Amino acid sequence: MDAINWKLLKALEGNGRASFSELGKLVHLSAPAVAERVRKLEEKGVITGYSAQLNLEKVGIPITALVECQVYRTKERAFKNLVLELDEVIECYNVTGPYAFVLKVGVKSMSKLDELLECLIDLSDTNTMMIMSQPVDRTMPLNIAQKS
Amino acid sequence: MDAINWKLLKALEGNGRASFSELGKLVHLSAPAVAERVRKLEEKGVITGYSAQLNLEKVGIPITALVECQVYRTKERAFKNLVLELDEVIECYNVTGPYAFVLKVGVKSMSKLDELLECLIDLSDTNTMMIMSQPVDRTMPLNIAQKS
DNA sequence: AGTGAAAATATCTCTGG
DNA sequence: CCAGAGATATTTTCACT
Repeated sequence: MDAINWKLLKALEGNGRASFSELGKLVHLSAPAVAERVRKLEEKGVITGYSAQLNLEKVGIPITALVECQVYRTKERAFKNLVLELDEVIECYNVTGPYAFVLKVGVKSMSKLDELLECLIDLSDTNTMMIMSQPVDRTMPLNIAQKS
Repeated sequence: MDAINWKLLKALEGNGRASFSELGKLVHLSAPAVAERVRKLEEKGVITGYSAQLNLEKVGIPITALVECQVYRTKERAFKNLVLELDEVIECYNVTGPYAFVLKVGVKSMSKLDELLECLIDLSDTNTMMIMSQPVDRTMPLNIAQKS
C-alpha cells in the first residue's frame, strides 16, 4: 500500500468507472501498470466491487428510517434470518448494547413501514427514527486510513 | 422507467463497471442504445455516480461504530459544521426523536474513537454502539422500488 | 428511441528492461 | 514492477429507420 495505491483507491471511490488510462495520468503510470495494481487490490480483497450509486427518492423510495431492535433472547437466530429475507432492509448492523441490531430500511410509503415493523415486533422491541436528511454519505474515511 | 431501465439499474448496482455491450446483451439492445439510456438516467439524477466498494478492515479501519447524538438545542448548527469536517464520519443521519443525529464512524483504534467522542461531547450527549458485524449492506432495495 | 457501421479510445497480452 | 507495441474489444458518433 504505497502512495500510488492510495491515490488509486481514492480515485476509484470517487469515480468507479474511471478508465485505466485516466487513472494512469493521475498517478503518472501507464495504463497496464495501473490495471495490474487495481487487479491486485481486487484480488487482495481491498476493493470488493464496484457499484452505481442511485437516488433512493427518484427510484421510488421516498422514506428511509433507522430501526433499533431489542431482540428477545431466544429469537436472535430467527431475527437474523428474517432480516436477511426482507428486501426493505438496506443495512443491518449487529451492535453492542441493549439494541442488538440497528437496521436502515427504505420503503415506498408509511403504510409499508407499518407492515415492516409489524413483521419485526414478534421478535423484538423496536424504536424507529425517521431519516430527514443525510448530510454525509462517504463509503470510506480514506483520509484517516492513510495516516501513518 | 420501463422494465429495461430497471434491469440496467440492477445490473449497474451489482457491477458498476459493466460495459455497455455487456449490458446490451442482458437487455437485448445495442451498445449505443444502452449508453443513451444510462446517460439519461445519469442526467435525471437517478444514477448519482459510481464508486468502488472498499473493505474497511483491509484498508486500516478495523473499528466502526454507530454514535447517537442528542445535540444541545443551541448547538445544532455548530454540530452540523463539526460533523462535516470530521473525516471519521462515514455516514450522518438527521433523524426524528430525541437523538437528532446518528453517525456511523470508522477509526483506526479505540483511542482514536475516544478522541472523536471527546470532540462531540461539547455539543451533544452521545451514546455509542460498536458495530460487531454487518449482515446486510445493500445500496438499494430495488426489488421494492420496482413493485407497482 | 433504436440499429448498424465506421472512427476514436481503451483494454489486454506479451516482450523486454 | 513498469513501459511500449500490437491485437482485440469497447465506446462514440452519425446516417438512417
